[in-house]
Amino acid sequence: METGTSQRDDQRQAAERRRRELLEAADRVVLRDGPEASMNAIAAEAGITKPILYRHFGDKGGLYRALAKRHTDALLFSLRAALDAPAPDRRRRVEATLDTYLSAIEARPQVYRFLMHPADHGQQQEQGFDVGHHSAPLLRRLGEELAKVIVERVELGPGGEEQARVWGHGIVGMMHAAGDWWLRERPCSREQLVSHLAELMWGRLAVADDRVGGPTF
Amino acid sequence: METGTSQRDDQRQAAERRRRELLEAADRVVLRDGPEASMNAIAAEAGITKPILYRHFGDKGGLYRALAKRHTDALLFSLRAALDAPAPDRRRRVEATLDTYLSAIEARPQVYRFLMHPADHGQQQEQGFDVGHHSAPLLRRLGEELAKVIVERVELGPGGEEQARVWGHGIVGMMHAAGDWWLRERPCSREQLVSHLAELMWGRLAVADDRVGGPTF
DNA sequence: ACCTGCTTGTTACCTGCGGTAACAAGAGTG
DNA sequence: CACTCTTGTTACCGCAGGTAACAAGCAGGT
Repeated sequence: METGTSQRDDQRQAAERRRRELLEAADRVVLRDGPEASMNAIAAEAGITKPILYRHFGDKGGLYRALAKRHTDALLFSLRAALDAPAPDRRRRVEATLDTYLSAIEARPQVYRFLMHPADHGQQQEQGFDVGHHSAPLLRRLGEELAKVIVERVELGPGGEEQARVWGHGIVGMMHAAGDWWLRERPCSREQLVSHLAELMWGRLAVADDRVGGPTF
Repeated sequence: METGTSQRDDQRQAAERRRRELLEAADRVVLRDGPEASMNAIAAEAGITKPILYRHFGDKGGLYRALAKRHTDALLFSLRAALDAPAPDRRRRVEATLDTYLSAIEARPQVYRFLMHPADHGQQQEQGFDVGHHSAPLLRRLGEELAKVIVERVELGPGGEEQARVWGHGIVGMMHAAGDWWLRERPCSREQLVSHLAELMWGRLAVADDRVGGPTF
């Protein structure tokens, strides 16, 4: 024993460094080849062979979870920041948060597709139909986080916590579905999308008139 | 040639009947074993062997698509019915449609999980992480259908069509995410969930007060 | 009667993946 | 030196999706 730190700690640190390196290699492969990247491919990118990956991550799910957690944490961090940033009123705050989310998925669609739709692999048409998927964990985390924020900041009266959780998951789902569709079809600018969604949440559907001549809605 | 119909038509009809039979067998297996059912298992259930399945459906994705389409059509049909049923006002109509959707996923969670989360297989913990998934097609279809209904019935002024599509996908996403979370955790009754979601869409978040002592939101 | 064409079905195989067992080599420690 | 711990390897298993090649039944044409 030469150093002040115990040998045990040295080994732990080395293992964690290695783990990070492996995760970065996996990240590169997943972002290049899509989420159906094989363990062999990831191992090759990292310059090693399969069993090492399995020693570090248990199984493929473990690796994917670790990978997803990194990205999810980062996304959650920026959303929290947008939610906490100063804003003139609640609507601006909501718009800023929506815009942050949409900017994130717009800026790195590969990451987004890995987190949400590991199905559609790369350039391929809609050939493969079923592949890996792990959207649920991310969406559930986002929903719960938003619920926390709502219950903590909005006065909702009795039963408010339950309502906040419903809203949290509902709003996250709205944002996700609309963002997914928008990213795929790009039917309008980001600002317009944000505005439309905010209008929806601000109850414009409730007060819009029926179309003349059509059935009531 | 004995019958009035051409022999060609007879064969086509027979092939389609066979296809339906195979789909029903596949349905049974998928609903029993979960969405990760193997082609061998499906073939066995149908009393035949793999290559026949491949002759009928091309590949596994083809079979799953065909299966998903059946269920999606059925769901869409009942949602349409709820949307077209007589109702005193728009809010009741929306609530009835939400309730129809939630009832459907509540009544047949196996089908729902197949359509949306083919991942979590059966009783298993969260071991397997990635499996088949095809939620996107269903969600996109629902979103587009709802957009049609909105644009057709609600007066939104210029740019209304774009807004309607955003709303369609957003509302469907909200319903889906909230429903998924609710089905998993059952935190409240169906009626309450419907009511909370309707309140959200009716803009209650917009008019709720800030919580005293907390930061603004 | 015989051959032809078509569909239905089979067996037996290939490929590639996730995952694992068994073993080799280096390095610190008594 | 022997012991152990980690890192790495090769070689394999089981199983999935997918396919080729061939057998059998059954129209219809000549």
